[in-house]
Amino acid sequence: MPHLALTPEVLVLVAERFKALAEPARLHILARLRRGEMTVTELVDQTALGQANVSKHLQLLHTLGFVSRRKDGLFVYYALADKGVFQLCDIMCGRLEVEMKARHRLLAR
Amino acid sequence: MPHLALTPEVLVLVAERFKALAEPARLHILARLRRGEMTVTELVDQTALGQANVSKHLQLLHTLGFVSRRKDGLFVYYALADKGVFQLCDIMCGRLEVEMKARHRLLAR
DNA sequence: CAACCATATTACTCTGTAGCAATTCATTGA
DNA sequence: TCAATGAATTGCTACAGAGTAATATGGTTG
Repeated sequence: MPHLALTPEVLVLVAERFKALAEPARLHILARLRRGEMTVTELVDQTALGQANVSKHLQLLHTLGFVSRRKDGLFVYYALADKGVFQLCDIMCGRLEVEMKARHRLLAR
Repeated sequence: MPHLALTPEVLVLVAERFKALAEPARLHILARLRRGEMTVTELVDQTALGQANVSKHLQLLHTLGFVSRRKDGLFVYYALADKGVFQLCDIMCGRLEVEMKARHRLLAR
């Protein structure tokens, strides 16, 4: 049971946060950050996304509290803000796995 | 750590599922269903969304395994598919609460 | 200072989808 | 069989946001 009243405004805010995870590109970025903090350029290399694109995604993820940033000279290091970030991803992956196994069982008959 | 390989295809599937929760209207519907199963019309009344709209949202939620359907005569009853559905919502609400409290602390100084 | 580098921002196009009105489909009862 | 009712579908408009190229910003080094 949520402590938060589910007013229309709150629903919008919650949806906004789910929306941040609702993009393959951003999930990709988060998955990479799971290995440790990284600069923008490193993420660009590893994800094959454009630099402007990665930067924009990181802005959004940072604004919504999913990643932290640390500036060091020319570089900006991004990292996962907390464990809860991939808790969410893991739960969703788990659901997908269950789905796929069920689908597989059906096809196997 | 996920058991599932995070291929681009899998990322798309996971993102697709997050996207289902990334809409205030669908969150509203899920919140209502938390109280128990409901017909489409009941949901239309309680959410002030159009019938076609609710129907479409329910189709999507059903396809992705978030809600179950049970047909009885003229009526179709929808319900939450499992506990995991609002586990996700609760975690996200929790994050939002933390954010808001932090923001509040800053403003209070 | 000037040249250079990493990151952020801007302006733009294009795709996807929420919402709605109208229609169709399915089931029940007269 | 024919209305009546609940739900699903279709066709449409409008808007949000992902991607990209070009440019701006801020910091570093010679």
